[in-house]
Amino acid sequence: MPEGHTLHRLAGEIGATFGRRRVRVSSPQGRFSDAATLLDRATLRGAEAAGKHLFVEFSGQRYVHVHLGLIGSFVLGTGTAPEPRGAVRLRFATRSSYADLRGPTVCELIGPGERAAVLDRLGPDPLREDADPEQAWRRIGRSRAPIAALLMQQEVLAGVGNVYRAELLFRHGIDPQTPGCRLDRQRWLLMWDDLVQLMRAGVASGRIDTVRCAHTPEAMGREPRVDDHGGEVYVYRRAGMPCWVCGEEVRTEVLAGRNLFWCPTCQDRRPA
DNA sequence: GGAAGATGACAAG
DNA sequence: TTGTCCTCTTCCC
Repeated sequence: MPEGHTLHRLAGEIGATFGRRRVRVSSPQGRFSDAATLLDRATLRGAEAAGKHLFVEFSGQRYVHVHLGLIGSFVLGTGTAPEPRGAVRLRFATRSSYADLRGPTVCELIGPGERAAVLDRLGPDPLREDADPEQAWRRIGRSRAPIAALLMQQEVLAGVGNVYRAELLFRHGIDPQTPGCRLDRQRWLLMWDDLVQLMRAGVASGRIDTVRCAHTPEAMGREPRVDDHGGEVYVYRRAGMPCWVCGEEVRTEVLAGRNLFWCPTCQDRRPA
């Protein structure tokens, strides 16, 4: 289940596995059949991620635009592709590798103009070299919305999802309800740097791990715990359990339709 | 076997 | 804010 690190990792894997090769493209499930027919046996040029969006480029400036949504997955395998299991929306295959896409909210064939339009509406992505944290700050620093909501808005900041937002706020001791405009710019820049490191580690390991990737004082000297997701986290989905740092019970609340997790004692950083 | 939930995003009201 | 879509896994009966 994907936040931005998943998509960047996927882009790397798809590029390394299929890049500059002629690829069989199909849609066993059927919902992408017309486009798959157009792309079949074309050369896959490369793959790129922006926030939670993935663009797989084929010859002729054709792009497959994928968004995994909440439940989508794109899984690579080696060897001859097996009989498709379940609803495989899109399959790439060569003689030695294959990749199956299931459950995306977006899987469409687009051109360069549509790709540019997607990129234009996204905020800076901490995983992209060209990203500018000041661009996000211009939105955050002017908004009265809670910082926990702003971090999830892809036009403010691209690639952060529910896990990174919860963990980032914890690591910086910030009350999730703090309005964006009450945050100070220096703190935002520290948060950005932290995100860059956390998300790069996520790309490298394929999971979100905010405890082992520890470089804030709060994280020192604590026993890491392996989370259900395979990563180690401070507050995400730990409602009712003791905070690793202070022992207070981790709280949860629905904010903007999503479960938020935080420690009320550690996260008391309030506007001055 | 069925319901609920899950790292997302959009439209409608 | 609510409903909807996407698919799979986990939990409970």
